[in-house]
Amino acid sequence: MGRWEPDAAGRLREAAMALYAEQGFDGTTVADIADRAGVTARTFFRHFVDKREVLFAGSEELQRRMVDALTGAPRDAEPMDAITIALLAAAELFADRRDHSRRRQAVIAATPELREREFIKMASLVTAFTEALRQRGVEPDTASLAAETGIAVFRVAFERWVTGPEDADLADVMRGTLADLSELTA
Amino acid sequence: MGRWEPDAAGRLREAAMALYAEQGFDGTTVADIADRAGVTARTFFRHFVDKREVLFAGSEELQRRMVDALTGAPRDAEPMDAITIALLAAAELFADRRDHSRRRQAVIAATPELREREFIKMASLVTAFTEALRQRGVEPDTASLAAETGIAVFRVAFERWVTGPEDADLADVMRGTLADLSELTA
DNA sequence: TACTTGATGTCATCGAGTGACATCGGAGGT
DNA sequence: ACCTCCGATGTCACTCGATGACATCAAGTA
Repeated sequence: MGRWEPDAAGRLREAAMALYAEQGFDGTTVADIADRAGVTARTFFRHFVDKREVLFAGSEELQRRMVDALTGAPRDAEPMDAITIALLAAAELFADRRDHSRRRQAVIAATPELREREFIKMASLVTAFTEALRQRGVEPDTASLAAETGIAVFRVAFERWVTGPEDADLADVMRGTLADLSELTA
Repeated sequence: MGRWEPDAAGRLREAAMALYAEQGFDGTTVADIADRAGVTARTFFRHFVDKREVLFAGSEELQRRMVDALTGAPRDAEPMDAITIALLAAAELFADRRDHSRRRQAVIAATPELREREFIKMASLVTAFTEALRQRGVEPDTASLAAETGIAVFRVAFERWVTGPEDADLADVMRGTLADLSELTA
């Protein structure tokens, strides 16, 4: 056993999530979070670059999986088909975490600063998608448009999922949203 | 003539834009901006809620015009047609400011914090579009998807315009991007 | 034992952002 | 012409987010 309790980052994440939900983001200081996690504020900033990032720890993982799925799609798949595969890969990651996702979304939705951070994560996904599509040989302009559109679908589907019926399957919602899109733009 | 030079907000906007371009966003303090504008830092925060907002002064105007255009679209226009009208209204606003738009975009693109702020402005547009579409009688789910897609097109088109040939017409680029979208999702 | 490593604590400091109060020129009323 | 109120700004003090420099100490290793 080390000199301190293990998994300080995990404790900080939980403390932050709880406090943001209880007192709001603005009403919570980094010192509050650190106290609850049993460390100092300085340690908080060694684990997370800022007060927002503590809620977005899993985002690299999500991006990596989606991009891998996109890259691994059949060579002859059309852009939007490859995007679909990536969206379904994301659905797997969230499938058994609907409750946690809901609570997290509630906190984020309530705080403009956190929404900003979420948007930039989405933008990072767009960039990664664009790049992956170009690697597949998709024309640059088409790639960025497909990427942007794909993330729009992701956002809408996710929103539908967390606000919809409890037993809904995220993958189904993704497919349904994609179908709505082609109808809309027909 | 008043006790102070008039249009402090305007001077602050210009000073901020110039300094962010010269020294970067992080390398510029609010005190720097205020000094150049001939006021105190406290005054900066009376005009802008934070250090980022100074670059987004015109965004309410943009949103108002686009929503008005969307609301004013013919009653029988399909959702994406109404969206198109709104995008063309935005194009008018930027038509003669391509150079300024380019410089501003360059600064924003170089700074994650500013990109975050830009994204939330776009999100605000999505919300406003969604609401306006629902007012037109569009089904809620369709409305949010159309809004999200419309803003995606706006973003892509704007990007194409500022990076493309100097004499390109933003309205044409918007139409072209929309055409690309329907082809993509066909 | 002695040395190294890594995670944390401590201390000092800068900059963003805010509340409270002071200042003073100008507009409008008398 | 005088007075009063108002609004934009200045001044001061303070909290909090964020970072650099240095100290500490348990555990692993030679």
